[in-house]
Amino acid sequence: MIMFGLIDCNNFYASCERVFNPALKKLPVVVLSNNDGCVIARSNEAKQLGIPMGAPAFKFRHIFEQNNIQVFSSNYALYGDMSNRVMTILATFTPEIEIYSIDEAFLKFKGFENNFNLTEYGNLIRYTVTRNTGIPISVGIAPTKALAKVANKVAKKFPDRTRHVYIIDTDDKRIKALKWLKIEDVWGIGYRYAKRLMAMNINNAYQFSKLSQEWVKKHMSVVGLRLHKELNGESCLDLEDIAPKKNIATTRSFDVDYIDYEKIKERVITFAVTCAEKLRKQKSCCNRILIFIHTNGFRENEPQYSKNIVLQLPYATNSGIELAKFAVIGLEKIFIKGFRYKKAGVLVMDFTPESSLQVNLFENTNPRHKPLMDAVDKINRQLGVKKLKLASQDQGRTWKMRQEKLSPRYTTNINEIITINCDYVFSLQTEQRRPNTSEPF
DNA sequence: TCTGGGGTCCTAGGACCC
DNA sequence: TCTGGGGTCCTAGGACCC
Repeated sequence: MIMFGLIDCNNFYASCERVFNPALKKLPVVVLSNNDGCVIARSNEAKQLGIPMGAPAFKFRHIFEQNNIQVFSSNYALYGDMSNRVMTILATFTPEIEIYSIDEAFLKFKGFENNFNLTEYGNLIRYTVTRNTGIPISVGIAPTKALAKVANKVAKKFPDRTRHVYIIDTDDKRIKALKWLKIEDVWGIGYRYAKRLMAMNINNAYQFSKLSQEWVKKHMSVVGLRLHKELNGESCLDLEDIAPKKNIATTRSFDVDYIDYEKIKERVITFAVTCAEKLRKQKSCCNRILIFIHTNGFRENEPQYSKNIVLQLPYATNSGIELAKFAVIGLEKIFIKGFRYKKAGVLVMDFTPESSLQVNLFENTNPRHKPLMDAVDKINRQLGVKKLKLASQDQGRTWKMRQEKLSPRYTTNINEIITINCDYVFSLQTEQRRPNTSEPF
């Protein structure tokens, strides 16, 4: 039988911070979003202290201090590099792998059943990744992707019994796991569906799996139906190829409110230029661009304004100069003076491959932009930072992202590489194990 | 004072075409 | 006075993921 594995890095961003700073090992750690806005990753210790996902940092500041919680700004240079290392190792365990997110991958085990004990294999995967990267992972293995997700939850929740590796390979184990899994924790059941299902007294994954296919199809579309079948052991979801993106977005909240049109214009131009870079990276051109701006929705007493506009471009392009021009045209149409703007963004959509650009007799992208953009990319790549900008972009970088607690880019910048203090002794990172009284596994 | 930033897919309904 | 049937494309909105 074909089996799927789901490998998930435990508390990934928090674990990355610990790898190069072992002093953090037993301490609660949280990582904040861009602008140091809210909590997006927590170590187990921080979870136990009751720090919820998405907690606004400013509201929890005193709790951080009281409990000696170690707080970090997002360090995507570090997390991206650590992710690559983990994925590279995982790819040595099977020819078929799908990188599902920065900290998760599905592995497909086809033809393994006669040659491998998959539980032992899972243990080997976990051991190897942790030894070679310092990142602890959990491994779930099952006959479908959705069940592999379930198995992974079990592995993560019951480390004492599972040693972070769990396999669902019998119907008994499947049913037991589904009965244990709360409906809101099922992959594909979000907040809204969970609420509706609980109103019908469907409280766990097993009860959901017993609903009729007709009901599920009618109320949750074919997506819900696929999930339903997968939980019942029928594999509907195969590994997916890394497809080129269909949309690319660059959006940011500002550190303070912006009132001035010129300032917002500069940000929007920069977002458009960044989108153009991302487009060139995947060798696409876009045919439409969306620009949005909005005020701070959390300030309920202040006047609110939120607007977006989609422009159909006269020709497909991935030139930063062109996209910046169109972005400004869009912004002019939606900007209203007098509001306090908190966020803006640029989305590019409707892609054409760079290689198959249609020749438009009258209107087309300036042919000189292509070599120009290539040169810009090359220089920026070589210098490692954005040295080349449009004149309309902020030269002095007067704007800034709040990043007060940024750790070094240990693995991607030679100037920030770790220096070893002999007082530290590196050892394999193991998660704190705690007794659990109510565990069924 | 301070509340992230990306993505995907599906469906319904309207415009428009023959 | 009668007023089809089928198709495509587009958009908005709703759901979800990490």
